[in-house]
Formats: sequence, C-alpha cells, structure tokens
Amino acid sequence: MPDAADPAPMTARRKFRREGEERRRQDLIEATLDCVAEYGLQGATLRTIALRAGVTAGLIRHYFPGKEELLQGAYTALVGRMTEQAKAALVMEEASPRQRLAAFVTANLSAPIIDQRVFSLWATFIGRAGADPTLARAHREGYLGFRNEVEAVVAEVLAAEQREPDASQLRRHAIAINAIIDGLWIEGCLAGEMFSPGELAAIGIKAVEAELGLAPLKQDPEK
Amino acid sequence: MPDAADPAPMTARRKFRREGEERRRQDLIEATLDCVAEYGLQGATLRTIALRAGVTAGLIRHYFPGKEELLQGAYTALVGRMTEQAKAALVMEEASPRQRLAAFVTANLSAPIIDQRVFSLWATFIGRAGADPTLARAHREGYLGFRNEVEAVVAEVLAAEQREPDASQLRRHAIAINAIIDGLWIEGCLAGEMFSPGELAAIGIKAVEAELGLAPLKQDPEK
DNA sequence: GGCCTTGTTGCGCAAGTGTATAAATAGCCT
DNA sequence: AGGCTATTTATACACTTGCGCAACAAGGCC
Repeated sequence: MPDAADPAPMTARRKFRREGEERRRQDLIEATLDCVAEYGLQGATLRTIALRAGVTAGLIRHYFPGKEELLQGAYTALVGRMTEQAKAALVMEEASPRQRLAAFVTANLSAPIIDQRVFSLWATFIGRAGADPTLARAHREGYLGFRNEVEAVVAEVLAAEQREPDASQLRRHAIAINAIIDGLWIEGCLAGEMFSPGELAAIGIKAVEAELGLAPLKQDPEK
Repeated sequence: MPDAADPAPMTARRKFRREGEERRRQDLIEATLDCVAEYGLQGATLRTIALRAGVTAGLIRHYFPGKEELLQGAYTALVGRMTEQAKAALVMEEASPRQRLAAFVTANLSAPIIDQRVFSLWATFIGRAGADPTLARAHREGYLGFRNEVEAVVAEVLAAEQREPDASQLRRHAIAINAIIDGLWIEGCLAGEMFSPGELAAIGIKAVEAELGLAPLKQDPEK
C-alpha cells in the first residue's frame, strides 16, 4: 500500500484521435508537401512533417516504411494533381477547337496552376531527376501526356482551319507550344507581380496562335 | 629519457599543399556545385564537399563563415556562369540581326547550355526562391538581364524589317521568346535523347520567327 | 638554415537525423 | 460496461551534421 508511491505523471501523455488510414496518409503527404515547399528537401524532416500534420514522428513509420517512401508518395500525389488540373481545362465541350486551345492556355497561366508553392515543389523534386531515374521517368510520362493533349487540340484546331499538317509538323507545334506554356508558367510562378493580371495568358495565346500561323480573331491583323 | 615513451604516431598526419586563396575558394565552390548537382542540397554536406575538393572539412570554415555563405557563393558563381554563357552567343559582330537572333537561340539550345548538371543545379536552387528572397532577387535580376538582351535583338531584327513596334509590343515579344527558350531548354536538359541533334534549336528558331511574324528565310512559305 | 605566419589537419561537441520498439489509449465489438 | 486491437505516443539509439578549437607543418622571409 504505502510503498508503491504515487505514480504522479509529471507530464500527461498527449491526447490523440484515431483517424481513418486514408485520411492520415493524405494528411501526412500534405504535410510533407508543405514542408518541402517551405523548407526544401533538407528541411523536411520527419519531426517537422509530423508537427505540421499534428502527430508525433513515430506515427509516420506506421503508414510508410521509411522517409523515402513518404517522399515518393508526396511526389506522386503532386504530379497527379498537376496533370489533373492541367487537363481539366480541356474538357469543355460545345466550344470551337480554337476556343478550347485558348482556354487551355489561359487556364495553365492563371491561378491555381500559376502558384509559387507548386512551382517550388516541382523545382525541388525535378532537380533530383538527373540522379533519380524514378523522378526522371515520372517527369517524362507527365510531359509526354501533357504534350499529347496539346498535340490533339492542335490537330483539331488546324483541321477546323482546313489545314492538314503531317505528323512531324504536329509534333513540332506541340513541342513549341508546350515550351511556351512552360516558360510562361515559370515566370508567372516566380515573379507574378511583374505581369498584369491576364497578361501572361494573353501573351501565351498570341504566341501559340503565331506558332500555328493563325490570324488573330478580333483585332485588326498586326498594325 | 626512458620515461617520455615513443610518441609513436600510429596514423601519420595527412600531407597537404598550400594553395592560393582564390584557387581554394573556386575549388570549394566547384566541389559544392558538384555535390549539390549529384546529391541535392541535403546531400551536400561539408564533409562530402571537402572530400570532393580534396581537403578536410575544417578548412571550409577558413574560407567561408558557414555553410550558408558557401552555398550562396556557389549559387552566385552558377548564375554568373549561366548568364555569361547565354550572352556570349550575342557578341558576334558582322552578322545580320536575324542571324544573330538565330545564333542566340541555337546557342541557348545546344551544349554546353543544354546540360543536365546545370539544370539540376538551377532547379535545386530556384526551388528555394519562394522562401529565400535573396534567391528570388538573384533570379529576377538574371531573368530581366536576359530578357533585355532578347528585347534588344528583337528591336534590331524588327528595325531591319522596317517595322516599328512600340515598347509594349517589344516587351511582349521578349517575354514570349524568353519563355520559348526557357521551355525548350528545360526539355532539352531533362530529356535530350527525345530530340534529334539540332531539333530543339530548329523548333526554337521557327517558333521565335513565328512570334515575330517573320517569313521563313529559305524554304517556301509554309507547306 | 631557422623562424614565423597562416593554411590546414584532426578531433571533439551538442544538436538533430532516421529508425526501432515498448508502453499507452481510443474506439469498436459484443 | 468491459475487453481487444490497432493506432498513437514516447523514448532510446546509432549515426550524421555543422561548428569550434588546438595542434601541426608548408613555404616564404630574413
């Protein structure tokens, strides 16, 4: 009785809630992306990630075999979201091919695709592509998927203009248009304040139409 | 005599050579860039860098107050080299503005500017621009410098064609052309094998000429 | 040649890292 | 209500990290 003194836990054990497995995984991945975007790969430690997710570090190992798998999961989620958003701008039915192309360019050069956080994540991960074949392949697949979408719309646009480009020309157009969008996307993410709202999209549309040899729609042709 | 036993250094102290200050700094910065490109920011530890540079880790502190300054120095050196190389393609005298523009595009889309290592470095550092104002400013300055160069050549090209674009048009052209070059540069660095030699340059030149509304030089106009 | 400066090494340290594992408790099932 | 189990916490551990410091020696100077 008297001997077993009061356990007197000086520090109470932390309260916690049990969450569904999928929910926790998503939370952890989101916290990982937050940390990578904010502190870089070196600053994204398990403890920081756990803190951001509102759990303790040990829990991560319950959902991921190790840090590497967590990062891979985070990158996969990021790429998935990016390509999904980019392609979403193409689904508008009942619009002329040209309108769809313009809408596609505009969507890819406006919020939420123009976003500094996403750019930071993209750059941080893609910077490792040279050393990590997994990343390199993931980029390649995403890039080709995106380019094929572009190529499909371009084909529609040119068909509507009674032009019949061969496969080689189509490929070149798609590569060039993809580059235009990528280049403007980067600048918009890195220094958005340098451009007035809608300016990047306008520049992009003009450049794309020039690449395809399309006459401007409304304005008088050049000066 | 007998007491002070043989010091008997089991391991001999490492031999070394004294190098000039500037030489050592450059070596250390180069080793840093190597490590960052190969292992990322997290893998670029003082010990790894020192090993690559052929010195011991402690020496780094003799030349840089801390790791952060070393990384800043490395990034500064990288940016300097990149812009220097990019601009070097413009110095050719005795060439028509159009030839200079084409040469500029070609140079920026060929080796050594198309280079996976440099791209990895660029991406790794620029990914931190969102969180590090120093990096953001460095990028901004480099970008504007590059864009101004582009704008100057564009002005020359259009002047030679008897066209008189206003400042706003010139700005838009420069932004678009810069984006074209950047976008193609990225693809060339990330997946160079996907393009035949000179293909990116050819696509870039065509896209730039389309953006400026220039008729192709040799071939019959379009198809 | 011997000294003196200082570039350079070698080692130690506290903080932080990813991983491993035991102890606790939240919440479902009966 | 009470037990079971899987989720979650907490702690330990081996290792690495950036940094500080004292000893050492390379190479110029007299």
